[in-house]
Amino acid sequence: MSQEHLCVASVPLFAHLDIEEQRNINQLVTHQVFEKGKQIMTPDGDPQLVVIAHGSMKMYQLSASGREQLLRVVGPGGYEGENLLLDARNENLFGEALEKTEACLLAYEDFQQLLLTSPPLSLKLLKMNAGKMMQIERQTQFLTMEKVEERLVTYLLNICKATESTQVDIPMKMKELASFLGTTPETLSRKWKWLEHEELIQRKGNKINVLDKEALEGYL
DNA sequence: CCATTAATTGTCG
DNA sequence: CGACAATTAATGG
Repeated sequence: MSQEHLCVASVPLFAHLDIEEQRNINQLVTHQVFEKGKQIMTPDGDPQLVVIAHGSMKMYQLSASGREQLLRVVGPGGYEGENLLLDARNENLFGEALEKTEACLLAYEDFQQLLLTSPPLSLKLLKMNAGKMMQIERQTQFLTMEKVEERLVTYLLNICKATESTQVDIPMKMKELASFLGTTPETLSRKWKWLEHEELIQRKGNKINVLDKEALEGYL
């Protein structure tokens, strides 16, 4: 009983539905715990909707050279795989647990059936996907930039804008940020040093203090 | 403590 | 800039 973590009720995607529907969905859903580092989604796995209940999952692609490109991190309440369910398979997309993570899995057929029988759910999915789309567009803007420092500066300024502060706390390991920005930890480390040397920022571990936002914008 | 992983630094192509 | 190696720092048992 206490084991009923009911991700269905706690997840935005399903939260607004009435009890009847939630119970229905909950019956179709499978709960599974993934240890840190375990693959949650692979290109050749069964198509399914993955909803994160606890923990987090990183989504990434592998480049031709085998380097991984971090796309995003899905936290509690987030979901992934809806495009697989809509027949858009990505042959190079992986999801991996960043920590011990509990997920709720919904099979392809079941989810499709749900969409057919529940217009509210379909609508909610569309709305939430619109939000996801914006993040993806933001990620795309990185990929179109040639220089690493442009991507890094864009990343920094985005967070500044979002938090309305010049104090930026990098929410991931440098290794992962490097992957997110499409570069290597070595290059990233050198870019930090350069920005610091130019006295545009100040850094202590994952804490960045933006000293000259205007000058940074000059690099875009 | 030791072992493992992350971050940094140097050098080269 | 990325790849690789070597070194140092940080983390976790």
